[in-house]
This record gives sequence, structure tokens and C-alpha cells, in this order.
Amino acid sequence: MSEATRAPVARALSVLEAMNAAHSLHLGDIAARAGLPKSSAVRLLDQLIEAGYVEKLSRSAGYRLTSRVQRLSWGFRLSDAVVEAAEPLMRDFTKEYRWPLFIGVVDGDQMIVRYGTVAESPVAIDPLVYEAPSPFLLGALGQAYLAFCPDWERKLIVARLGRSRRSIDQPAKNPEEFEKILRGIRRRGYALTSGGLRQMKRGMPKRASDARQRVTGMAVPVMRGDRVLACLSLRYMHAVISEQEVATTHLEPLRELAREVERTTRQMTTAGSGKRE
Amino acid sequence: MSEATRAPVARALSVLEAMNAAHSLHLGDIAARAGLPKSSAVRLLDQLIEAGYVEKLSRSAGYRLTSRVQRLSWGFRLSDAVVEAAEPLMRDFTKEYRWPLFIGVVDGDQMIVRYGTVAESPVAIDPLVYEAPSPFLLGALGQAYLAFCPDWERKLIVARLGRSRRSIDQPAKNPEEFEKILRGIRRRGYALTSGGLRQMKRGMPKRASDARQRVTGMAVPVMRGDRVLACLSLRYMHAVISEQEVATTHLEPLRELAREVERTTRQMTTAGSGKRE
DNA sequence: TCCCATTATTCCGTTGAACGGAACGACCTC
DNA sequence: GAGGTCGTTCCGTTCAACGGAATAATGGGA
Repeated sequence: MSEATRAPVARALSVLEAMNAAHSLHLGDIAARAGLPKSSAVRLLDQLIEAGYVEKLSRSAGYRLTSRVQRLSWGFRLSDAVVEAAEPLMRDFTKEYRWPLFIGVVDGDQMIVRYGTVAESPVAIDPLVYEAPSPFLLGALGQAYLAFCPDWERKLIVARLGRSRRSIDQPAKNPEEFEKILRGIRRRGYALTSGGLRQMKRGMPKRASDARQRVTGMAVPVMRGDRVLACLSLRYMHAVISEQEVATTHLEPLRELAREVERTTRQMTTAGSGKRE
Repeated sequence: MSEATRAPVARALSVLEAMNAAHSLHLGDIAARAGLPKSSAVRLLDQLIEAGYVEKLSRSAGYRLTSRVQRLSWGFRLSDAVVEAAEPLMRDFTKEYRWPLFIGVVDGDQMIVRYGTVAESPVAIDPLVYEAPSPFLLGALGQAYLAFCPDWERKLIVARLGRSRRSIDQPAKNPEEFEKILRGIRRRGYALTSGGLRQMKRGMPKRASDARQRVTGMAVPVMRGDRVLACLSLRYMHAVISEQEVATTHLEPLRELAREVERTTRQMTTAGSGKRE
């Protein structure tokens, strides 16, 4: 067995990838693209056929993917790609500037924090809670989103929040005041947490509660065209550094980070989707 | 080994499917959804991580898909799903009505025949050539497409064909005359082959050349909203049956077939993409 | 029509990877 | 700090993966 190092699972997946690179392939092509001996390719293709991901047209026409392959990735969305692209870049940022970063995306009618660089920051503020919802209107993430998203999308979200019963969503019921706030955000280029003391999170270690502080988020958008893919928020403590100071020293690096995330996401989602064959 | 019957490849793919059904899963959930013992799920997840399709967040946050899963299906398009949905239905149709059917989709600037029920038809007319291009303007498939597609799309295609040097694309240079033809197609609900004797196809058996006949296609669209996903063409011989007769006896079943393909395609492409978790 | 080059398919002995029950360890809750 | 839940690791058994080589089918050309 010459290639005993690579597991059959990985080989089968590379067969699928090879087939995505060009439809209706002949065995020889598939085997060559996947880098496998033909007899191995046949065996793997048989398994994929058995499992329903591939079908065989005829000897001469070769093989073809079936719609079942979509089940392997339909749950992966653009917002997941953004988060994936952002994570290593966010870690680098926090190692350099110390303050922790968080990234949030819209999910339905709320803003969800998908990742944070708590582990990299020497300043322990919040524990990292994956998938934690963030208040749309009071949080920096949500405000940045609303300030920079297209008009039609903002109208949809605000209308939905306006029907909400939660007090936290009430600002949506005062549209002109709220629009004024958003104009300010667009002018400055960043959003800030409004509302005061952050509420304690469940599961927070006892020691940290002693460090209960005024914590503010400064958020900027990650764009794609006119859409907001996600927002990045830098969380800092009032008592240590002022808004003015943060804006002067950290805002431009934060914006550069957002641009870098935009570039990386674009690469991730366009690579390989060009011409086929 | 209790479940030795299912190959590791199939099990790994069911893990991926399970993960698509809900993001950020814990091991227990994944194992349960995929129907596997936990130790097996771990082993398969390790392989998927090794291959770069999955990443592990933390013990508590569980696992997550990476953008690499998109490589497993990006080559599969909506038009492939239509063809896949149509094939068995087309075979049933030909078994009942004898005449062969063909399905074509647009691919760039040409119409491509993606499947035909030659094997099921007792009337051997053409051999089935997968991926064979069909002339846009003279063939029934292309004419049906142009007649029923949205205006903006038709303008794009006709403009592109108008720049063509091939004589076969010349009708595009007489727009008002051509538009009149299309209006007729929309009124009748079907397109017919224009141009006379079909040219011989490469690879056609010698015997069949004796049966060189006037062959006509009668094509109807498969729609999704205002878009044409594909066109179905019934190919019959002038010498045996007249257009009038075909329209009377076969047109309505052909239209019903198109509607059934529309329904099946919709199911295939929306199933599982509803709510998650 | 026959022949040859090309490509797909099948076979088979060897071997290593997959398997899962069970023991272990970490974490959270009460 | 005790109990329970969930993730992790271990290990001997067994079966499926492996690919070179022989065979079969195909299609194109003379």
C-alpha cells in the first residue's frame, strides 16, 4: 500500500472536489485530478454512488455529481466565511493592541457575537460566549450594522424591532431621533455602546466580578459592496482610556483590520468559483 | 464491529450533513444526528479536521464547518438539479408516448442538450450525445428559451448572438422579424425546430443514416418564477405525425411534465434549507 | 469490416485503518 | 464537594482499503 498515509475519507472528499472542478468527467480525469490510481478512484466513486452523491451516466459520458452534494455545505453561509477569515486577523490585532475584539453578524432579528479574542487579551473583561446575542440598538455592533447597511435593510430591521415588546428595543419607536444618532455614526465612522454598565454574563468567574467596570465597544463595519457582512468591535474600559484616545490611536488600525477581513473573505469565497475545466 | 456494513466514507459524509443541519455542534449532537457512536464520531471528525473541512472551537463550543466545505458542491448548479429532477420523469413520458424527449439548458452563449430519452424510445432518431450544443436560434430548445425568458436576458443573448459571425446565428440580426416569431411561440405555448433537415451527428451509427428523416422538435419551458431553468423538447418525425396531431395529443402531457419538473426541482433545492436546529 | 490504441473494469493477496465498548478525565450544577 | 453529564482515550479484533496487473469494452481509423 503506497499511499497508506491518507485516510480514505480524505481521498473521497478530494474526488468530490475534483468533480466540482469540471462536470461530467471521465474516470481518467477524475483520478488524475484527485491524484489517485484509477482502481482506487473507481472504488471511491462506487462508494459515493452508493451514498447518493454521484451518479454514473454511462461508460462514455462518465460520472456526474447529484444534488445531494448540496447537503454537504448548504448550512455554511457567507457570514461563516467572514468569521473564519476574521479570526486569525483579530488575534493578531489583540496581541498588538491588547484590547479584546469581538465580531458579530446579523442572524434573523438579532446581532450575534460569533467570536472574540478574549484568550489573546491580557485584559480580562468578559468571558467568550460563542453565539451570544447582542442587543441590536444599544450595542456598538448593532448600531454599526444599522448605520452602514442599505436603507431597505435598515427599514426592515427597525420596523421589526418597533413591533418588539422588549424595553431594550424601544429606541426604534423614535425614528427621527434614532436616525440622528445613525448619521453621527456614519460621520465618525464608528459606533459606541450606549447604555451604561454591561450586565454580568452567566458563567463569569467570581474574581472577575470585582473588576466590574464601565466597558465600551467601538465598532466598525466589514462591508461587501453596500452590504454589511459583519461588524468588529473593540472593547475597552472607560477608566483606563478615553474615547478620544482610543479613536486617535486604535481607530485607523481597526478600520484597516476590517478592510483586511473584507479582502480575505473575498478571496475565500471566490477562489475556485471561476471558470471550470 | 456492529456497523461494519456502512463504509467510512459514507459515515464521514453523514457527519458533514449532520453539521450542516446546525452550526456549532457538540460532539453528542453530531454523533446522535449522524447515528454513530461517539468514539466513531470523534475519529471521523478528526479526519475531517485533518482534511480541513471542520475546525474545533473548544471543548465546550464544539465543532464548526470551515469554508472548505463549499468546495464539495460549488460546481453543482441549479441547472444540474433541474436535469436530475427531469430525467426519471422524462423516461416515464417516453415510455408512455414513445417519442424521445430532450432537455437543454443555457450554458454561456449556447444551448446545451443535457439528457435525452433515446434509450427508452423505440423510435431511434438521434444517438444521445451528452453535453451536445444546440443552435440557439434554429433549434426548438433555444427558441423556447428565448420566447419565455425575461426581457433583459433575451436582450443580452440576442445582442451577443448578433455579434456572432456564424451564419446559424444570423436571424438575430433581424430583430423585429425575430420578435414576431417569438410572439407566435408565446401565443402557442411551444416552439418548433426551424431550418430543415437536421444535420447528421458525429458518432451516429451507419444504419441510422438510412432513416434520415425530417425531424422536428416541439419545445416547452421549465420555469422558476420568471426565469427559464431549462427547456424540454419532444422530437418527432414529420413523415409519421403532423404538427397539428402532436399538438393535440402530446402538448398538454408535455406541459404537465414541465410543471412536474418544476415542482420536483423546487423540492430538491429547498428541502433541508429551512430553519436550522 | 477489421484492427489497434485507448480507456474502463475486475481480480486478488496483503495490510493497515476503522471499529466501538469501556475506562478515564474534565467540567458544570446543585 | 459530591454527583452527573459529556468529551476523550485506549486497545484488541476484524474487515475494508489498497493498487498492480490482467481483462474487457469501446471507438476511431484504415
